[in-house]
Amino acid sequence: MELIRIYECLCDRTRLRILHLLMQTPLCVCHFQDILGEPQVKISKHLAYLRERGMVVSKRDANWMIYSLPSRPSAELTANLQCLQDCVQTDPVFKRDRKKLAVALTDCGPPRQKARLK
Amino acid sequence: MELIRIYECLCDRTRLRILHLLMQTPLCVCHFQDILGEPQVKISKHLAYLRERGMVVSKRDANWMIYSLPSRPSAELTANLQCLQDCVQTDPVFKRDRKKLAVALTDCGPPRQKARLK
DNA sequence: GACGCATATTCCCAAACGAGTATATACATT
DNA sequence: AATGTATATACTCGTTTGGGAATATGCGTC
Repeated sequence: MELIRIYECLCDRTRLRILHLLMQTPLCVCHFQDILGEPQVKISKHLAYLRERGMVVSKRDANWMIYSLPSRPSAELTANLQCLQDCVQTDPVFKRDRKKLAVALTDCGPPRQKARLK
Repeated sequence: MELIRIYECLCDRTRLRILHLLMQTPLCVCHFQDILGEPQVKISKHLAYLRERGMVVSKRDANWMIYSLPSRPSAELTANLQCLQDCVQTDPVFKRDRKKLAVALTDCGPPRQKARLK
């Protein structure tokens, strides 16, 4: 049952925050570090966890690894991401993450440009 | 974040099946044993897990413990149960569980009566 | 080819999980 | 009070999880 694997991905705060951000735009690891304020190893390991379960995909761009949601997600994944989206709208932590993401994007343009300009 | 606790409850096959059945009607432990075909201790422990997290409530009726979904579920719980419902409609295991539940109910009337008549 | 940056992986630990076996509790009947 | 039935809890075990520290890898630049 693939559903179980989806729920496993959803039962950690850090992973929820990652997925929530990815629903807006693809991002690289350093963006997650900045926005979530968590150490690199933690972000990286949670991304690996999500990747192994097909919840995210990654592609390399020079030094950066760009993570995004799968281009053709299963019906179950789509449904659950939508549900997550609905549930998280008013939560302060997720609101803050959205805010920070918006700032990061307007500050420096598209994700990888921002990283490069640092 | 209460959401995490919900997802924790959803990331086990047995618990998913239990919740799926409870979406139709309150049930006692022996019904879960019969329908899921799992040992008593396993059912009982998963029910305890769900109870501790407020995903189900229980009340005693003589020898039987009747489990049901909370009468006033949070918005998050409602949304996720609905999503679960949508996701498992076509799955053979869940279909079979529904079938077995229907049989159990028509065979012997309401849950606790069935147990009593055994 | 040496260095710097971004990211991944390895090793380690403590805690939680899922399952089974055995035992305890609660209630009803006699 | 003794017994039977339904359910819960304790104990144990192997596995997974989440986190941190240290190290490795991949890529670009000089």
